[in-house]
Amino acid sequence: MLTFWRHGYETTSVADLTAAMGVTAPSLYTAFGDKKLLFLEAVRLYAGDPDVMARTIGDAPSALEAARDLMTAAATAYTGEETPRGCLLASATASGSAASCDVQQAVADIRRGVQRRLDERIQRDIADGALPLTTNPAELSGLVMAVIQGMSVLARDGASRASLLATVQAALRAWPGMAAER
Amino acid sequence: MLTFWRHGYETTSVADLTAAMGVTAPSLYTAFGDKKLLFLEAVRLYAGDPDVMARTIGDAPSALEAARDLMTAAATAYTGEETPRGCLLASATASGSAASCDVQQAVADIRRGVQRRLDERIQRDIADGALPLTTNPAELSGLVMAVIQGMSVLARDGASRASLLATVQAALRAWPGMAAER
DNA sequence: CATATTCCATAGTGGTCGCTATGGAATATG
DNA sequence: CATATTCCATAGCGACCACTATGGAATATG
Repeated sequence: MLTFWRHGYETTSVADLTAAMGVTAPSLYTAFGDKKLLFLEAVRLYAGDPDVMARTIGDAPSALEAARDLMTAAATAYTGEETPRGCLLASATASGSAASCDVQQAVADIRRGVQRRLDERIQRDIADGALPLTTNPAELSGLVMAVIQGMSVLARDGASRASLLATVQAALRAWPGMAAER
Repeated sequence: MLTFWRHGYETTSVADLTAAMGVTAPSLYTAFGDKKLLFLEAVRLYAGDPDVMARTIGDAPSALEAARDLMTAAATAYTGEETPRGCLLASATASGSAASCDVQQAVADIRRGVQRRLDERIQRDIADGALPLTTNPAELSGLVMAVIQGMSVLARDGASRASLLATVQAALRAWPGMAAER
């Protein structure tokens, strides 16, 4: 997972993987099938259980809290000392040949799933009166997703954890009810 | 440029490039040196003259206008009918083996340059009194950069131009003086 | 203890990578 | 018209790609 995270899907060779895992190529293939299946396994390990993610968003006190948690967790994870910079999902399949478009789709599906959960959470807040009726859910969920994915690029470029957390705080000022002025 | 844009730097082969350009490999090598130099040339073509970019940001009526223009142009460019989705700079070197880290740095330098120009423009607005003294320039420029880079991922995932433009509008509500409520 | 079976590291498979040597056609020169 | 020079497409360079056939060691069985 760490090797794919650091170097991407197509740009990581099976030789890199066997070296990192300390196993031989035949062991890898009997255990995981092929490189694509191993990558998808690494993605599952990285993303965690989708139900847990859905529950985390659903159980947050408000959509605002959910968005804040998501972005803060991303900013922290992308600047960890023990892990590669940025987001495995954002960088590993950001580009690729036509041969890997199904892998790109699988990763995109995860992103779309997160956005959908967040979208639904925002709609619930609107229905509950916690957010104004004029709130545009897609607009807000899109902003949160863009900030999360964008921070991955900034983290790879060397941005500090503090600067990313500041970016999160700035993004939250776009939320309905958060004063833009100090 | 379009081929690198669509498939990334390391994940585009020289055979792909010669096919797209309609030339043979020896012609490509005598004209451009090697694959890396050809990519950097494509990046220059994509990014345009850095001075033009700097002047565009500097000459905008305000930092807000500059930020809005940057993000709107990105949202539009990332969803063009005639070009690949997303941003060449954001996706082509988002991941790569250790061998291409100098290319990744070159692309990161362009991003840092844009952010620095925007940062300086914000500082000028603060000095001119167009923005409150409490404004944090790095925070705002970081947000704009994150939204721009993030929209590239969303565009690749299939987001519409309208939804990206809505994201831009949402992001601008984080700007000092822009009311968060409708 | 002898035979059969499982297991896995070595050593390669054909194919593609980035890159280039070479020979024949086209042009310039005497 | 003969020779010299430029030019570029063909063909192929070693290295690496994802992936796998095979033989010897270790274990299980009679």
